[in-house]
Amino acid sequence: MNQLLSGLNDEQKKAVTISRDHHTLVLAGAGCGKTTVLTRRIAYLVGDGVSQEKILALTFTRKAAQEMLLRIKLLEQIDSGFALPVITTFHGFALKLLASESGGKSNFERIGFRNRPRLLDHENRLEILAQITDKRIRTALDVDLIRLDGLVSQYVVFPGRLVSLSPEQKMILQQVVDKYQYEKMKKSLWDFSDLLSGAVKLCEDDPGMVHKTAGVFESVLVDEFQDTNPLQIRFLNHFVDNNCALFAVGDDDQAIYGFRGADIGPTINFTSYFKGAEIVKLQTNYRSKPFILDMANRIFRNKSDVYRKVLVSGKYGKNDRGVKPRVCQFTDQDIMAAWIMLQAEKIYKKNRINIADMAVLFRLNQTCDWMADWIRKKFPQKTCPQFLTIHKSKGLEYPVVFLCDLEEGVFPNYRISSGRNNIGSVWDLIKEWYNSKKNPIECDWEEEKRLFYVGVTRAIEYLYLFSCKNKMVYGRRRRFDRSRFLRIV
DNA sequence: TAATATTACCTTTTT
DNA sequence: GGTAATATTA
Repeated sequence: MNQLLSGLNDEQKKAVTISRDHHTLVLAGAGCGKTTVLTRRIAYLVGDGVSQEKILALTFTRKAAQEMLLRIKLLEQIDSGFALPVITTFHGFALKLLASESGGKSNFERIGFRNRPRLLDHENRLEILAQITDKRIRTALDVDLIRLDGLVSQYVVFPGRLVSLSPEQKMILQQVVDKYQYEKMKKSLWDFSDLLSGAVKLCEDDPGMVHKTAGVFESVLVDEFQDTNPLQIRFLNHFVDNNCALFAVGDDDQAIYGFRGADIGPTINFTSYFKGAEIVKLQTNYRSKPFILDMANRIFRNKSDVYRKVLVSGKYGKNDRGVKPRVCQFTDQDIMAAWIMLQAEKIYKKNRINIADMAVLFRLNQTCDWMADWIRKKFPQKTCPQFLTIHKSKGLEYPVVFLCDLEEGVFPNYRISSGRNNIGSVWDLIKEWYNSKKNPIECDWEEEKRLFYVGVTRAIEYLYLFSCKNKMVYGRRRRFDRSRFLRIV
């Protein structure tokens, strides 16, 4: 037991050893060691007498599942030749359930397929959607093919989210979805959310059979709980009950996947979704220098106490607060790119931090690609930093972070509801808004703020916050104001 | 029907 | 600015 808790701080110990008589939500701030808590919790459960095959741990990505499995195996008391806990992705677990058989009948037959379906990729989905819809339908829904795909996925996973659609549009979408489902069934195809909805259907139709096939669990652990969609919550509810406590780890401040159907509702209202639950916060950060944490803390300073986390460094003391985040505005992206290169070299010379370990983060793929191209052209033989979107950077950390795209309209990202993305300076936008009341600014302010938080908390030592007065977005050169997020600095 | 001109788009991503 | 869907022409 001592070994199991060694190196953990008090809040981590509390989380790892919390009673399994009730559900638990661990609200883990960025860089506070949530994977450690998850893996030690599994080890703790085993030590507490729960047999390993009665433990189910679910993640979103295969990478996360593999990482957890690896770390579990490293904990000696677990690697004893017995069955390992079930550690897999939500989709992987659902697929396992659908692919297995019981009573001489395979489970995919139970939900209406004759042969085991083939899994559709993104392109296949678009092909089917192109076949079953025409221009008229897409115009009525105010989308192109790619956005229709997004709409259909959201509808399947979280119909309640689509509040911006009119009743007529919802009817049209329902018809499209019906056709789409029919088409897949006919050709024996399924897509990723069919794995989830199929598994949920099995659970609802024949819970007894499901538990015989998948097993009865005594503990279910979920990683990145804030990213779950309502379908996944429904699925979970078939395994979690009075005899099986849920141990969820997540961070409501890092919920950035609303656009693909994730719902922070169950995280924010955890105790009403899971009765009798207890909430534990992890606020000791082992990643960033205090000056960076100060900034991260300012982003959510107005949240109510219950959910507000104040990150405190568990690694650096008062005399090692690091370098204050630096804000710069450039005339354009060329100058910014050149400046980044110079600054990266300066830091390398001073601190021996490899340039290849530094990151340049963007809100948009476009601007990220633009920057990567600039390097390819101007610095073909030099080492260069990594370029990625903030979404892709989640969960990662870098000694040096250059956070770009901080212009109002780009980040926070605006959409004009006429469908035309007409971002520009705030002044231009407001003028346009007054000229045609039909075009209000559409922006998920809270999600953009969380995305900003994710960007800031990637940095270990150096953080730069960049905006440009002019830049090319959507093929046009536009004038931009500084992002409102820079006022938080 | 196939080649060619024109128009209408354009956030983030994993399984 | 680049691309993909749609409209037009031979």
